[in-house]
Amino acid sequence: MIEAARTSTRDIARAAVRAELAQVAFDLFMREGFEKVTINDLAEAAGVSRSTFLRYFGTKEDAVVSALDAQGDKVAAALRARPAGEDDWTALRRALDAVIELYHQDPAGTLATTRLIKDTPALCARHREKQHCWWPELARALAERTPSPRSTELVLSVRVAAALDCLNIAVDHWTASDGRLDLVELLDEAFAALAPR
Amino acid sequence: MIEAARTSTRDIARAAVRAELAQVAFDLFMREGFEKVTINDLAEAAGVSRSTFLRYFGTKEDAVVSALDAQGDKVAAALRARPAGEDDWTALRRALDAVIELYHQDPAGTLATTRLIKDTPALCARHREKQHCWWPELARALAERTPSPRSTELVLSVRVAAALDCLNIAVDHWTASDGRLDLVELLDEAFAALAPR
DNA sequence: TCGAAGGTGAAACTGAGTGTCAGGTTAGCT
DNA sequence: AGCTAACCTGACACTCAGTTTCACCTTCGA
Repeated sequence: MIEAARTSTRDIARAAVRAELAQVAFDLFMREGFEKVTINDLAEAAGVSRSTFLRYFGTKEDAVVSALDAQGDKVAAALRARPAGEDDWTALRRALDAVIELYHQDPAGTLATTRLIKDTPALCARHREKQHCWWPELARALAERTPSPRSTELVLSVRVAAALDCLNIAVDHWTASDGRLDLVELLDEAFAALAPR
Repeated sequence: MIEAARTSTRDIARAAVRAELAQVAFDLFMREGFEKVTINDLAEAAGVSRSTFLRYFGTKEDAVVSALDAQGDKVAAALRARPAGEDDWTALRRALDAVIELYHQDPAGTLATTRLIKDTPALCARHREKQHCWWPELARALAERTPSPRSTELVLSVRVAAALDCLNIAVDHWTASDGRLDLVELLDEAFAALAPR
C-alpha cells in the first residue's frame, strides 16, 4: 500500500533543521564570501556533521538557492489561476506578481539574497539552472489555460523564457539599485520592452 | 612597450593543440558519456599530461562548450553590421542568421554537439553561463546601433535575452528532431511567438 | 516490548581544480 | 652562432566537493 504524503512530526523537524542550516550558511556566506566557506565550516557552524549538511543540501549552492524553490510552484499556480480568456502575456505578467509579493514581504532579506547570488557566479549559475527546470511546468500551465487555439510547445516555451528573463532582469536592476527602484515598475518596463515591434 | 597581439608561431601551435584536445575529448564524451570520463582519461587519450589539459581548458565542460565561444562575437559583429534604421527585433533576428550559418556549414557535427550538451546537465549549465556573458556585449552593440532615441539598458537586456532564448529553444527543437526540422523556420516561429500581444 | 525505518556521524574514496617547481623548447637580440 | 628571456610542459602535492558505506541511535507502529 502506498503511504499518503501527510506531514509527520519528522517532516516538521526536518524542515526546521533545514531552515536553520540555510540560515547559518547564509550568514556565513555573507560574512566570509561564498567561496571562502567550506562545507566543513558550515557543518561546524551549524553544529552538525558534514554528512548531515550534505544530506540536507546536495551542494553548497543549494543551501542558498533552494530558498527560491517555492517561487516556481508559486508562479505555476498563479498562472493556472488566471482567467482562461486572458492572453499569454498578461497572464504571465500577472502570475509574476505572486513572486513580487514574496519580495515585498521581506525586502531587506530578499535583497541580501539576490545580492549574494548576483555577486557569486556559482550561485548565479545554479539559480539559472533551477529556473530552467520551471520551463516545462510553466509551459504546461500556460497550455492548459488556453482553450481552443493551442499554441505549439515552442511558442509557449519562448513566452515562458522571455517572461522569466523579464523577472530576472528586473530583479537584477532592483538589486543594483539597492532596492530603491520599484520592482513592479521595473518588471512592467521589462515586459514593455517585448511589446513594440 | 606594449606587445602587439599578432599571431605568432606559438599561437598557431597552441590553437592546433587546443583543437586536437577538444576533438579527442568530444569523441570520448560521445563514446563513454560525459560523466564517465575523467580528466585523466582525456589527458591520456590525447597523449598529454593532466596539467596540460587543464591549462588549455579550465574545466572539463569547457572542452566542449568553448567551441561555441565564437558565436557570441559573431552575433555581436553581425548586429553592428545591421543598418542603423532597422528596429531592434529585426536586427537581432538577422544577426542570428550568422549563427545559423555556422550550423548549416556542418549540420552533422553541430547536431552531435548540441545533443551532447542537451543531454548533459553540466554542459547545459555551462553553456547558459557562457551565453549569459554575451549579454552586455550584445546589449552594447544594440545600443550603439540606434541613433537618437536610446532605450534603457534594461530594455536592451530584455530584448537580447529574449532573442537568445529564441535561438536556444529553436536549436533545442532542431536537435530533438534530429536535424530534420528547418532551423530557420523554427527560429522565425520563436521570434513570432514574441510578437502578438 | 520488539522490530523496522529513518536520521546521524565517521571514515574512506574518487575526482575536480589550484599552485608550485624544475626541465626543456622556442623566439628574439647581439 | 650564442645568449637570454619567455613560455610550454609534466610531475607532484594539496584542498575541497560530493558519494558511498557502515555502525549507532532514536522513534514510531504493531
